[in-house]
Amino acid sequence: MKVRNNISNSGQVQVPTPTLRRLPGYLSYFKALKIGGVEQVSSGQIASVFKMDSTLVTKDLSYTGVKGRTKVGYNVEQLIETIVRFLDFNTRENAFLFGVGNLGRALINYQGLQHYGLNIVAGFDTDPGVINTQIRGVKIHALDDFRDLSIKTPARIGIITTPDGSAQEVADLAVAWGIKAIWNFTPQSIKVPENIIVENTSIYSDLAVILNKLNH
Amino acid sequence: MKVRNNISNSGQVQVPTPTLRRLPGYLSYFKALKIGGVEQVSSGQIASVFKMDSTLVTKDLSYTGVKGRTKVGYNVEQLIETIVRFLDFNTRENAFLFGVGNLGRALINYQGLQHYGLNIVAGFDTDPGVINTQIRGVKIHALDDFRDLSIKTPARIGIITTPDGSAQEVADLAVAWGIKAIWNFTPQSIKVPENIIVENTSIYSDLAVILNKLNH
DNA sequence: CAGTGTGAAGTTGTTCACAGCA
DNA sequence: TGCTGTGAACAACTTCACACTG
Repeated sequence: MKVRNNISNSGQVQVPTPTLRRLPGYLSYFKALKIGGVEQVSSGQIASVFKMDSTLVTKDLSYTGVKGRTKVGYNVEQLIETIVRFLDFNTRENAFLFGVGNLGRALINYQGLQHYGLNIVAGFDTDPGVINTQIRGVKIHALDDFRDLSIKTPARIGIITTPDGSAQEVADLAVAWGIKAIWNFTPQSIKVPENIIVENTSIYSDLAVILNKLNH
Repeated sequence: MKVRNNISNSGQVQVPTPTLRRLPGYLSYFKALKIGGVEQVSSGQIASVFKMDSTLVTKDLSYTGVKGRTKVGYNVEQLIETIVRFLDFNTRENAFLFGVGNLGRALINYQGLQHYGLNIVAGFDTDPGVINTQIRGVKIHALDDFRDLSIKTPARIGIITTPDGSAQEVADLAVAWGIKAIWNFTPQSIKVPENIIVENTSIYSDLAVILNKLNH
């Protein structure tokens, strides 16, 4: 009999990606509850807000290790703390941003990311009109300065918001100087060594889903 | 015996969402190939670029109705045309944008969306400092003007990029004046009537996945 | 009972195996 | 032989059923 095995060598349960993607949404809801003075919440309530099965909610939450009390539900404060810790939203993680166009500028300005563990420490661009300017205290450097800066202020995450076909080039450079994870906002596919993490955020994927639902 | 049935009443094959989400990525790759003068491409090549199983590529492409030729592969030009048409990226779809903050401004500036079928025709905000300004020819209106504008220039899509807790309020208004689909960039969950489409784009979900992969 | 928590069943999506074709 | 295309096997994710708990 083949039994499904959720336990990796290290004894750490590996979390399904869909669960990981839902947790920030729960977190936002719990924070709103806290502001509203609500102290307890049940899986059924959560499920109805997100229009999903309540069992799935309990399964998702169980991965974080939070314990609910029967008849009472989960403690909101405890949920927030547990999920924040579980998602590493409490640790400061440095990031470099490559390509200070509209989207790049928006991400730097987006104070939200700082509250969720991500600290953009520098931007890079090739446009002389942008180099040496500051956005919210984040200095924009020439791409050539990347090597020196990556030694002085190391970062593990590289955010790529370059236009057109330069994503691969920038990714190669980023990897060469120590970036461990690439957050790719361009629609291009990026090739990286085995041990480097790539997460693609594609606005066009979301658009495709919307248009499909609207028209079919 | 229960047989799996992909065909809906209307005879239309319904496309799996994961397929829909992958197609824009392929499209971007095909466009790059075209620029490079490449005329044919095989599922194996595509699969290696995106690090996936080649069968999955052929399955994805088969949903669009494009036909490949054995030993030769698919015609790049034909792939582009077929996918663009399949995803409705060739039709102009009007959209209103609510909340002209950093992210909202970036989306309006993002010329990319226009090339993918989405036309932001107006922005709305409550900040007097922003109202009546223009961004790339897109006028920003007071939220109160929404009713009149939605009659003059109807739009089916509402993009919500408001800060904090106002997403639900804005969504209610949008639905009341004829919006059929809401593209929600806030982390909040939005309640809408049964027949309204909601697509949530959560940057924090992506961040959660990255941090998890980095740290575990 | 009204809730959590969990193993089993069901469903959806991906990979495998192989038929067909130029 | 190299590649498309597809039905069957497999794996991942979600829902169901129900035991348990205060």
